[in-house]
Amino acid sequence: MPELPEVQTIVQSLARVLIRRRIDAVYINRQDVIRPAQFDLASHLAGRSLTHIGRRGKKIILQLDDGNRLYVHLGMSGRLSLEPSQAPARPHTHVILQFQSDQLRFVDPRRFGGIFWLGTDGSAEQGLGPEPLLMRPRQLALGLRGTRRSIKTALLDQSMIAGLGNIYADEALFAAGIDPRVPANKLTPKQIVRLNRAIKQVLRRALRHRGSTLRDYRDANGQAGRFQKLHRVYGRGAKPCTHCRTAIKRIVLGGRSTHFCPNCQKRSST
DNA sequence: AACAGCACCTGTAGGC
DNA sequence: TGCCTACAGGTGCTGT
Repeated sequence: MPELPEVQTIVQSLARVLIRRRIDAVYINRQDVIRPAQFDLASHLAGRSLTHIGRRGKKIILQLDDGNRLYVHLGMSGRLSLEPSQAPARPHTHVILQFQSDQLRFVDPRRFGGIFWLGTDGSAEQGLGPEPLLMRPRQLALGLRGTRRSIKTALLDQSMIAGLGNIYADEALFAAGIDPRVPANKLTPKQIVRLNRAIKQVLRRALRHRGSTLRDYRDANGQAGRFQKLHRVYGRGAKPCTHCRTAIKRIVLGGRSTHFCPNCQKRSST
Protein backbone atom coordinates (compact mmCIF):
# COMPACT_ATOMS: atom_id res chain seq x y z
CA MET A 1 0.00 0.00 0.00
CA PRO A 2 2.24 2.76 1.15
CA GLU A 3 5.22 4.24 -0.63
CA LEU A 4 7.55 6.97 0.54
CA PRO A 5 5.04 9.84 0.68
CA GLU A 6 2.49 7.79 2.62
CA VAL A 7 5.11 6.43 5.01
CA GLN A 8 6.56 9.89 5.58
CA THR A 9 3.10 11.31 6.26
CA ILE A 10 2.48 8.64 8.87
CA VAL A 11 5.87 9.26 10.47
CA GLN A 12 5.14 12.96 10.79
CA SER A 13 1.78 12.48 12.44
CA LEU A 14 3.14 9.84 14.82
CA ALA A 15 6.14 11.92 15.81
CA ARG A 16 3.99 14.91 16.65
CA VAL A 17 2.04 12.89 19.18
CA LEU A 18 4.17 10.06 20.50
CA ILE A 19 7.64 11.39 21.21
CA ARG A 20 8.59 11.08 24.89
CA ARG A 21 5.37 9.30 25.67
CA ARG A 22 5.53 6.17 27.75
CA ILE A 23 4.34 2.80 26.48
CA ASP A 24 2.22 1.56 29.36
CA ALA A 25 1.39 -1.84 27.91
CA VAL A 26 1.65 -3.91 24.75
CA TYR A 27 -0.96 -6.30 23.42
CA ILE A 28 0.03 -8.88 20.84
CA ASN A 29 -2.84 -10.52 19.00
CA ARG A 30 -0.66 -12.21 16.38
CA GLN A 31 2.89 -13.06 17.23
CA ASP A 32 3.75 -14.00 13.64
CA VAL A 33 3.81 -10.37 12.44
CA ILE A 34 6.84 -9.86 14.69
CA ARG A 35 10.36 -10.67 13.58
CA PRO A 36 12.45 -12.39 14.59
CA ALA A 37 9.92 -15.15 15.22
CA GLN A 38 9.11 -15.69 18.89
CA PHE A 39 10.68 -12.37 19.87
CA ASP A 40 9.18 -11.06 23.10
CA LEU A 41 8.25 -7.58 21.88
CA ALA A 42 5.94 -6.79 24.79
CA SER A 43 8.55 -7.08 27.49
CA HIS A 44 11.04 -5.03 25.46
CA LEU A 45 8.56 -2.20 24.91
CA ALA A 46 6.55 -1.98 28.10
CA GLY A 47 7.67 0.91 30.29
CA ARG A 48 9.87 2.44 27.57
CA SER A 49 9.21 5.67 25.72
CA LEU A 50 9.91 6.76 22.15
CA THR A 51 12.74 9.21 21.58
CA HIS A 52 12.60 9.38 17.81
CA ILE A 53 10.36 8.31 14.93
CA GLY A 54 11.86 8.36 11.46
CA ARG A 55 11.86 6.71 8.08
CA ARG A 56 14.28 4.95 5.80
CA GLY A 57 12.83 3.86 2.46
CA LYS A 58 9.43 2.46 3.35
CA LYS A 59 10.48 1.47 6.87
CA ILE A 60 9.13 3.36 9.87
CA ILE A 61 11.87 3.43 12.47
CA LEU A 62 11.11 3.77 16.17
CA GLN A 63 13.85 4.62 18.63
CA LEU A 64 13.41 3.78 22.31
CA ASP A 65 14.81 5.57 25.35
CA ASP A 66 16.99 2.57 26.18
CA GLY A 67 18.84 2.70 22.87
CA ASN A 68 16.95 -0.13 21.21
CA ARG A 69 15.31 0.38 17.84
CA LEU A 70 12.68 -1.37 15.78
CA TYR A 71 10.96 -0.74 12.51
CA VAL A 72 7.51 -1.28 11.06
CA HIS A 73 6.99 -2.19 7.42
CA LEU A 74 3.42 -1.77 6.21
CA GLY A 75 3.58 -4.12 3.24
CA MET A 76 0.55 -3.74 0.97
CA SER A 77 -2.27 -3.35 3.45
CA GLY A 78 -0.64 -2.28 6.73
CA ARG A 79 -1.77 0.68 8.79
CA LEU A 80 -0.56 2.36 11.93
CA SER A 81 -3.41 4.21 13.53
CA LEU A 82 -3.59 6.27 16.63
CA GLU A 83 -6.95 5.95 18.32
CA PRO A 84 -8.57 6.48 21.68
CA SER A 85 -8.29 3.32 23.75
CA GLN A 86 -12.04 2.89 23.88
CA ALA A 87 -12.50 3.04 20.08
CA PRO A 88 -13.39 -0.43 18.80
CA ALA A 89 -10.44 -2.19 17.16
CA ARG A 90 -10.92 -2.99 13.50
CA PRO A 91 -10.42 -6.56 12.27
CA HIS A 92 -6.79 -7.63 11.73
CA THR A 93 -5.44 -5.50 14.56
CA HIS A 94 -2.32 -7.51 15.33
CA VAL A 95 -0.35 -5.38 17.80
CA ILE A 96 -1.38 -2.56 20.13
CA LEU A 97 0.88 -0.15 22.00
CA GLN A 98 -0.96 1.37 24.90
CA PHE A 99 -0.17 5.01 25.69
CA GLN A 100 -1.89 7.02 28.38
CA SER A 101 -5.34 7.24 26.82
CA ASP A 102 -4.54 6.35 23.22
CA GLN A 103 -3.45 3.26 21.42
CA LEU A 104 -1.12 2.88 18.48
CA ARG A 105 -2.55 -0.02 16.48
CA PHE A 106 -0.81 -2.06 13.82
CA VAL A 107 -3.50 -3.36 11.48
CA ASP A 108 -2.63 -5.45 8.44
CA PRO A 109 -5.22 -7.67 6.75
CA ARG A 110 -2.87 -9.26 4.24
CA ARG A 111 0.01 -9.57 6.68
CA PHE A 112 2.70 -8.71 4.14
CA GLY A 113 3.95 -6.17 6.66
CA GLY A 114 5.51 -6.70 10.04
CA ILE A 115 7.36 -5.34 13.06
CA PHE A 116 11.09 -5.91 13.04
CA TRP A 117 13.30 -5.69 16.10
CA LEU A 118 16.71 -4.13 15.46
CA GLY A 119 18.03 -3.94 19.03
CA THR A 120 20.98 -1.62 19.60
CA ASP A 121 23.16 -2.81 16.74
CA GLY A 122 20.73 -3.81 14.00
CA SER A 123 20.64 -1.66 10.91
CA ALA A 124 17.63 -0.51 8.93
CA GLU A 125 19.93 0.02 5.94
CA GLN A 126 19.90 -3.62 4.87
CA GLY A 127 19.34 -3.85 1.15
CA LEU A 128 18.37 -0.20 0.70
CA GLY A 129 19.69 2.14 -1.95
CA PRO A 130 19.84 5.93 -1.67
CA GLU A 131 16.94 8.06 -0.48
CA PRO A 132 15.30 9.43 -3.63
CA LEU A 133 14.93 12.95 -2.22
CA LEU A 134 18.67 13.12 -1.56
CA MET A 135 19.81 11.19 -4.62
CA ARG A 136 22.30 12.68 -7.05
CA PRO A 137 22.04 11.86 -10.77
CA ARG A 138 25.42 10.13 -10.57
CA GLN A 139 24.13 7.69 -7.96
CA LEU A 140 21.11 6.91 -10.08
CA ALA A 141 23.28 6.49 -13.17
CA LEU A 142 25.57 4.13 -11.31
CA GLY A 143 22.71 1.89 -10.27
CA LEU A 144 20.95 1.85 -13.61
CA ARG A 145 24.13 1.14 -15.53
CA GLY A 146 24.31 -2.34 -14.04
CA THR A 147 20.92 -3.71 -15.07
CA ARG A 148 19.17 -4.62 -18.28
CA ARG A 149 15.74 -4.84 -16.69
CA SER A 150 13.10 -2.33 -17.73
CA ILE A 151 13.50 1.06 -16.09
CA LYS A 152 10.13 0.60 -14.41
CA THR A 153 11.19 -2.65 -12.79
CA ALA A 154 14.53 -1.15 -11.79
CA LEU A 155 12.81 1.76 -10.02
CA LEU A 156 10.86 -0.70 -7.89
CA ASP A 157 14.07 -2.34 -6.72
CA GLN A 158 14.62 -0.95 -3.21
CA SER A 159 18.35 -1.62 -3.40
CA MET A 160 18.48 0.75 -6.38
CA ILE A 161 16.36 3.50 -4.81
CA ALA A 162 14.61 3.22 -1.46
CA GLY A 163 10.99 4.29 -1.25
CA LEU A 164 9.47 4.22 -4.72
CA GLY A 165 6.59 1.84 -5.37
CA ASN A 166 4.22 1.14 -8.19
CA ILE A 167 2.39 4.48 -8.18
CA TYR A 168 5.37 6.81 -7.97
CA ALA A 169 7.52 4.80 -10.36
CA ASP A 170 4.82 5.21 -13.03
CA GLU A 171 4.22 8.86 -12.19
CA ALA A 172 7.93 9.70 -12.22
CA LEU A 173 8.45 8.03 -15.59
CA PHE A 174 5.57 10.00 -17.03
CA ALA A 175 6.94 13.24 -15.60
CA ALA A 176 10.32 12.42 -17.14
CA GLY A 177 8.81 11.41 -20.50
CA ILE A 178 10.46 7.98 -20.43
CA ASP A 179 8.94 4.74 -21.73
CA PRO A 180 8.74 2.33 -18.76
CA ARG A 181 9.85 -0.60 -20.98
CA VAL A 182 13.22 0.85 -21.86
CA PRO A 183 16.12 -1.19 -20.43
CA ALA A 184 17.56 0.70 -17.47
CA ASN A 185 21.08 0.60 -18.87
CA LYS A 186 19.92 2.22 -22.11
CA LEU A 187 18.90 5.54 -20.59
CA THR A 188 20.92 8.48 -21.83
CA PRO A 189 22.67 10.77 -19.32
CA LYS A 190 20.13 13.41 -20.15
CA GLN A 191 17.25 11.08 -19.41
CA ILE A 192 18.81 10.10 -16.10
CA VAL A 193 19.08 13.72 -15.03
CA ARG A 194 15.50 14.27 -16.05
CA LEU A 195 14.33 11.14 -14.25
CA ASN A 196 16.15 12.08 -11.07
CA ARG A 197 14.47 15.46 -11.13
CA ALA A 198 11.06 13.93 -11.94
CA ILE A 199 11.27 11.48 -9.04
CA LYS A 200 11.92 14.28 -6.56
CA GLN A 201 9.25 16.49 -8.02
CA VAL A 202 6.58 13.79 -7.93
CA LEU A 203 7.47 12.71 -4.39
CA ARG A 204 7.49 16.28 -3.08
CA ARG A 205 4.12 17.00 -4.59
CA ALA A 206 2.70 13.77 -3.22
CA LEU A 207 4.08 14.67 0.22
CA ARG A 208 2.40 18.04 0.05
CA HIS A 209 -0.89 16.23 -0.58
CA ARG A 210 -0.26 13.69 2.19
CA GLY A 211 0.09 10.72 -0.15
CA SER A 212 -2.32 8.81 -2.38
CA THR A 213 -5.37 6.92 -1.17
CA LEU A 214 -6.58 4.39 -3.72
CA ARG A 215 -8.55 2.15 -1.42
CA ASP A 216 -7.43 1.89 2.16
CA TYR A 217 -4.38 4.02 2.83
CA ARG A 218 -4.90 6.31 5.84
CA ASP A 219 -2.43 8.33 7.85
CA ALA A 220 -2.06 7.74 11.60
CA ASN A 221 -5.12 9.89 12.26
CA GLY A 222 -7.32 8.09 9.76
CA GLN A 223 -7.08 10.82 7.12
CA ALA A 224 -6.96 9.83 3.45
CA GLY A 225 -4.36 11.30 1.10
CA ARG A 226 -5.28 13.60 -1.78
CA PHE A 227 -2.57 13.02 -4.35
CA GLN A 228 -4.56 10.32 -6.19
CA LYS A 229 -6.55 13.15 -7.73
CA LEU A 230 -3.39 14.41 -9.36
CA HIS A 231 -2.18 11.10 -10.80
CA ARG A 232 -1.41 11.51 -14.48
CA VAL A 233 -1.08 7.84 -15.40
CA TYR A 234 -1.42 5.49 -12.42
CA GLY A 235 -4.85 3.87 -12.46
CA ARG A 236 -5.85 5.87 -15.55
CA GLY A 237 -5.72 3.09 -18.14
CA ALA A 238 -7.72 3.98 -21.31
CA LYS A 239 -8.31 7.52 -20.10
CA PRO A 240 -6.92 10.45 -22.09
CA CYS A 241 -3.44 11.70 -21.29
CA THR A 242 -3.69 15.02 -19.47
CA HIS A 243 -1.03 16.39 -21.78
CA CYS A 244 -1.88 15.06 -25.27
CA ARG A 245 -5.23 13.24 -24.92
CA THR A 246 -3.76 9.94 -26.19
CA ALA A 247 -5.25 6.96 -24.32
CA ILE A 248 -3.13 5.92 -21.35
CA LYS A 249 -1.92 2.34 -21.74
CA ARG A 250 -1.87 -0.31 -19.06
CA ILE A 251 0.65 -3.13 -19.44
CA VAL A 252 2.34 -5.59 -17.09
CA LEU A 253 6.06 -5.30 -16.33
CA GLY A 254 7.81 -7.48 -13.82
CA GLY A 255 4.41 -8.72 -12.73
CA ARG A 256 3.20 -5.22 -11.81
CA SER A 257 0.64 -3.18 -13.68
CA THR A 258 2.28 -0.26 -15.40
CA HIS A 259 0.63 2.84 -16.81
CA PHE A 260 2.04 5.22 -19.37
CA CYS A 261 1.25 7.53 -22.26
CA PRO A 262 2.49 5.95 -25.51
CA ASN A 263 2.81 9.39 -27.04
CA CYS A 264 4.49 11.38 -24.25
CA GLN A 265 6.75 8.49 -23.20
CA LYS A 266 8.56 7.25 -26.27
CA ARG A 267 11.40 4.73 -26.39
CA SER A 268 13.33 6.94 -28.72
CA SER A 269 12.97 10.23 -26.90
CA THR A 270 16.22 11.55 -25.56
C1' DA B 1 24.66 -13.72 -10.45
C1' DA B 2 20.91 -11.31 -12.44
C1' DC B 3 16.30 -11.89 -13.33
C1' DA B 4 11.60 -13.75 -14.18
C1' DG B 5 8.08 -15.99 -11.87
C1' DC B 6 5.62 -17.15 -8.18
C1' DA B 7 4.23 -17.35 -3.37
C1' DC B 8 2.67 -15.07 0.52
C1' DC B 9 -2.65 -13.31 2.37
C1' DT B 10 -7.27 -11.05 2.50
C1' DG B 11 -10.62 -8.01 0.63
C1' DT B 12 -13.23 -6.05 -2.97
C1' DA B 13 -15.20 -5.12 -7.45
C1' DG B 14 -17.12 -6.67 -11.53
C1' DG B 15 -19.10 -10.17 -14.69
C1' DC B 16 -22.42 -13.71 -15.27
C1' DT C 1 -28.07 -13.21 -4.15
C1' DG C 2 -24.07 -16.05 -5.10
C1' DC C 3 -20.14 -17.79 -7.32
C1' DC C 4 -15.95 -16.95 -9.89
C1' DT C 5 -12.10 -14.34 -11.48
C1' DA C 6 -8.96 -10.59 -11.47
C1' DC C 7 -6.55 -7.41 -9.08
C1' DA C 8 -4.43 -4.54 -5.15
C1' DG C 9 0.52 1.33 -2.54
C1' DG C 10 5.31 -5.07 -1.46
C1' DT C 11 8.83 -8.20 -0.89
C1' DG C 12 11.37 -12.58 -0.53
C1' DC C 13 12.28 -17.06 -2.22
C1' DT C 14 13.13 -20.29 -6.04
C1' DG C 15 15.20 -22.04 -10.01
C1' DT C 16 17.43 -21.04 -14.35
